[in-house]
Parts: sequence; structure tokens; C-alpha cells
Amino acid sequence: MTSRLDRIAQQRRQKLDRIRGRGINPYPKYHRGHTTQQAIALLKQQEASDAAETPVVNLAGRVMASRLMGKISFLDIRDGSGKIQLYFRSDLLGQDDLKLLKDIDIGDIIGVSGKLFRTKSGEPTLEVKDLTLLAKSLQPLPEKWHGLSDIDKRYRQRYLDLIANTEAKEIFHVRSQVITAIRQFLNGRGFIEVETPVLQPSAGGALARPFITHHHALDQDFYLRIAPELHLKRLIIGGFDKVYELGRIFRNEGISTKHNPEFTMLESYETYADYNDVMAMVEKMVAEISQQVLGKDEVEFGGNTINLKPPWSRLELRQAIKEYSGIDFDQYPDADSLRAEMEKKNMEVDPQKDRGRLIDELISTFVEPNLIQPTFLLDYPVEMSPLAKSKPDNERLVERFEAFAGGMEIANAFTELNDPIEQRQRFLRQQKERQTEDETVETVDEDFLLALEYGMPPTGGLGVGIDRLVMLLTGQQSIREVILFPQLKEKP
RNA sequence: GGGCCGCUAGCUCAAUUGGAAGAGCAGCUGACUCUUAAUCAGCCGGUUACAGGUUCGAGUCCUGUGCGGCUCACCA
Repeated sequence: MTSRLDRIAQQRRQKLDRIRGRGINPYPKYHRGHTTQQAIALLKQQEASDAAETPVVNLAGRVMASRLMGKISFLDIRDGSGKIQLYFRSDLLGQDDLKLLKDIDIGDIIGVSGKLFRTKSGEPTLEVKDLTLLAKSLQPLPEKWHGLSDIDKRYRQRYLDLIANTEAKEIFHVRSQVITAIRQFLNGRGFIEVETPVLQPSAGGALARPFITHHHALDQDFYLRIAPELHLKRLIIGGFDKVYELGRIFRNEGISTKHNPEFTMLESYETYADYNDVMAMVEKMVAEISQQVLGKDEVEFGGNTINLKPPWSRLELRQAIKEYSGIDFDQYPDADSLRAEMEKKNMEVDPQKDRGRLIDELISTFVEPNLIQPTFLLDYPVEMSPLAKSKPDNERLVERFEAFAGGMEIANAFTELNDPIEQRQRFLRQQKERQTEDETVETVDEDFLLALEYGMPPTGGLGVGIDRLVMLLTGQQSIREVILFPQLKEKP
């Protein structure tokens, strides 16, 4: 870039050349004996046991700080488990190691061996006898105290963010543990994990604009999945009782603090369950995960304390909208009348929107921001939910819920529609309603309908946005903070 | 895609009304045998995102472009 960066990089390259000139391989193989965390545990163990022997270990990690004091030096190294201080004494090191030490920079990866002890101030420290350079770093690290705060750089060079900002790294630890906990929870209830196609001939199971790609050998366009739903249902038809998939899905829509074009979704399907069973499972699962990963069932999010302990509030969608917007959608059976009522409330309403989308707008405008504590909204209009089964006593509503917390939708579930004739009609109706719009309309998935005709048992299905769940559990307001490499525009 | 805001040294940030582009960290040289944001002395480091414009003079004002953030739209 500028001559400045070149200068620092150049200095480091000169050091690299010097090191090579002494016959040292700056990128050798190496086996470490302990992590820094294990080493500290070992030291404590030795101290507790009164053993006279000082533990000798070899460790490896990235140099994070150096405090050179003439004949002695202190370096801090960090590995995946933590960090530890190193103590170098010129009278303990060989000539070669002393020379090498002079060419070690912050950022280098080194291996060290020696004995563990505590300094006068009580800091666990390794007194180094042997030093090995494991990887010379040619680029300067971000500032040690303030870390890296340039958001653009944090996302584009996430590795620097992870090196410089321990809080950022911790979020991804939590994310990993959340996903592990979900698997344990579901496996423990008899679910089996499956994998279904990401490349699909038609993108079904939701209505979103898909990414399109092309398979050369087949000379056929494929869509990246926008949901795994229709394939998981095929597996239910095939006789699996409980299945789930944790995977990436792709939606070619706008990017925001709550949306990334590719995100992680959990979908689960359980035969002979309905949406009430699924509701009970969701609140239990989230509370247990939080307890297991964070050791608590309350989280801080956006200035609120959110209590995840079951039971969560249950609120009929119609009542919720009535309460927060003053509109009772039951009194407006078609899009035109509902739109007119919304316009009375000074809302700017897209005349293209059908009744389902209008109701969705009422939810996101009036209801969702108010649902801070975990809440299930129940019983959605059928036109918003083409894959859900109608309520036994009301053909206009389906057995569906969405779960909200922190003003975010985190889950969506329903008693699955398993009537193939009805399902076909729903698809056709949806197709008709969307035909006027410029967006690509989902084609009727004949292959799925054929599968349904063989008979799908009554089933409860669930979708959970994993990224948003992790946002909730880690208190992050932007989805980019919980996705390691969020989508950004390429820099020219 | 619209609106608002941002972009200054490798990193974190200053720069008064438009009047000499600065500091800390990092780096380099030196001193220092228990430091831990080590300390001390000295030094190096800039096409102020990019391209134009206004002006005696632009980091600062104007126009455009790029990228980012927030937000609206979009997203059942």
C-alpha cells in the first residue's frame, strides 16, 4: 500500500533473511507438549503437591507482547487455550538462541521449552532454555491495547479481529458450544441428524429470492436452497420419526443487522407431534442451551434482561396485532379492506402486497419490536403459511407459531400440512397471488407433492435461526458479529 | 435501491473560523537481571479513501466515485 507498510514488512523480511542466513528454517515442523492452559494447571498441581521438581514443558504460540530489559526479557505468547509469560535470561540461552531472540517480533509463532515457575509478582512463567521459531510473521499486528476497531477491517480480515479482540473470539466459542448443545439436546430426544441438498432444481419451503447457479455437466440451472423443509418432509414420509438438519441456507435479499445472505438454520421434524409439542420443545431447548453454555437462563440484550426460563408467553397473533396496532385483521377478510385500514393508521402500504404480507407488515412494524421477553405468537392466517395445517375449528387460521425474543424472530414452526390435495391448492393459490409481481415465483414442486401423496404422518416442524439465537445469547446487536465471515462487497 | 453518517501513519485517535498534518502504540537505535499497557533517551513513519472543483491557501467547503456503518425499502 504505502511506503510505510512496505518499510515494516521489509524490516521483517530482512530479519527473515538473517535467520535463514544462519541456517535456520523459519517455518519448521514442531510438536508442542502442552497448551498454555495445561502448563498453568501443571504448575498449580506441582505447587499444591509440594513437589520439589519444577515441571519442564514445551509450549508454542504467537508472541503477543515483549518487554526487553537488557540481560533478561519477558515475552507473552498466546495459543488457543490462553496465554503465558516467557522469561528469557541471556545466561541461560545459547548464543544461537540469543541471536534468534533479537529477531523475534510480536506476531511471530514460536516454540519454547523450559521449566515453569512464578515470578515475584506471582505470574505463572516459563523460563526458556530452548527457543524455536515456528513461523515468522511479516505483517504488523493491530495495536495491543485498543485492539482492532475498524469494522470493515474486522470483517474482511477476521483473523486479525480474533487475534486482537478476545471478546470477538469468545463469541465464536459460544457459537460453537451452542451448536454442540443443540445437537446434544436433539440427539438426546431421539432425533437423527441428516443432510439434504443445497443445490435444488426448485427453491421451495419458503418464499425468498434464491441464488441461481448452473451445473455444467447436466446443463441445468440449480438454486441454492432457501430452506431444507421439503426434503426433510420427504424423509418423514420415508419413515424417519425425528429428523433435523443444521445447515446453511441462502436468500438473495437485502443485508441488514439481522440478515446475512447465507445463514445457519436448524430445522427439525417430529412425527405425531403438533405445534404445541414443538413450542414446549423450543422453550426447553433454548433455556437448556443457555444454562449449559452460559451457566444462566437470563441474558442481556439491547439494554434488557431477557429471561429464557420456560414457560414463555403465548399470545394469539390476532390479539397481539390488535393490542399493538389497534387493527383486528379478522374484520378485514381481504387485502383491499386491510390495506385501507392500515392506510388510516398513516402507514405507507405497498399496493402489491397480498393480505398475508400486509399482516406480516403489521407484525414487524407494531408487534415484533415489543416482544422483548420470549414470546410465542400463535395461529397465523392461512395465506401466510402455505405449508401449515389449518386449525380444526377455523379454516382461516393455521397451527403455526413464531418465537420472538429481544425484538427478533428466532423460530418459526407449525403443525405440518400433510393433505396432498390441500397442499396442491395452497401452492396454486400462492402462485396465482404472486404472479402479478416481478419476483420469481416458486413453481409447484411436483416431486414433493408426489411424495406427500404416499402419505406423511402428522408432524410438527420447526425452524430456528441459529445466528439470531447466538446474537441473543451473546448480546450482539448485529448478525455480522456472530458470523465469522459476513457478506461484504468486494473491494476494488 | 433511497436517506443520514464515516474514511487522517501498520493500529487507536487528534487537528479551533479554511491558515505550518500531530500524539500514543507498533517499528528502528541505545540504556536496563522480576517486567506484565515495563520504563528512559533519540529516530523513522502521511498522495488526509479516490477523482475533480472553489480558494491566495482545503484533512476541513462543493460535486462525483469507491468501501463501510446506521436506517428505510426488500425479506410470507
